[in-house]
Amino acid sequence: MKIAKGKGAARTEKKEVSLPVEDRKIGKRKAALKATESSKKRAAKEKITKKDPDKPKRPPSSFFVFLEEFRKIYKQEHPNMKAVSAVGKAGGEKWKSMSAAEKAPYEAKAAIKKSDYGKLMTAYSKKQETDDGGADEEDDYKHSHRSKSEVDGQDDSDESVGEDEDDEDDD
DNA sequence: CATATGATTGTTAAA
DNA sequence: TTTAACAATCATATG
Repeated sequence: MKIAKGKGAARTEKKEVSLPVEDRKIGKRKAALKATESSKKRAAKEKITKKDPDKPKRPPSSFFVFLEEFRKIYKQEHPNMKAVSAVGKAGGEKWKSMSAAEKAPYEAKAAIKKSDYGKLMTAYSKKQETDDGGADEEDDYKHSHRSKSEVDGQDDSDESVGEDEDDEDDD
């Protein structure tokens, strides 16, 4: 019986007066974003880490999870497609075309990711709490971009000692 | 050479 | 409650 919810709802229940989000094209999806902010963030973060060494990134939403797979498929059908926006658009369209049941598996995965995120967040928070002084590393590789193959020669100097594979299974 | 951009939707944190 | 911004991708484009 929840009849009188009373004050709880009753605000947006009738008119969707406020619905400024995604006006129509969302322009850029944000009102006025500095543009570079988003991309820069990621790249900058890599080095800005100073403050947040292991800041857990937001877990991919069901849509992204689906997109990950979609992208792979899309590329197979469109190996020549080079625009990322193309996949995004196609994926978005398809995503909306999918039924909740199909999104279920993706949502499930997203749920797990979120779970992990919560965990990471806790750990991350803890780190912040324990203010470990002195952790100032000077990595001034501002322009020293480590491309994928930064490992040049590394002939065989037996340095690899051993890898321990810890299989942790925690339910 | 390094960084920005584009396009999608969902989720999350803050006001 | 509602707003605002970010999450991945990757070839292209610009400084």
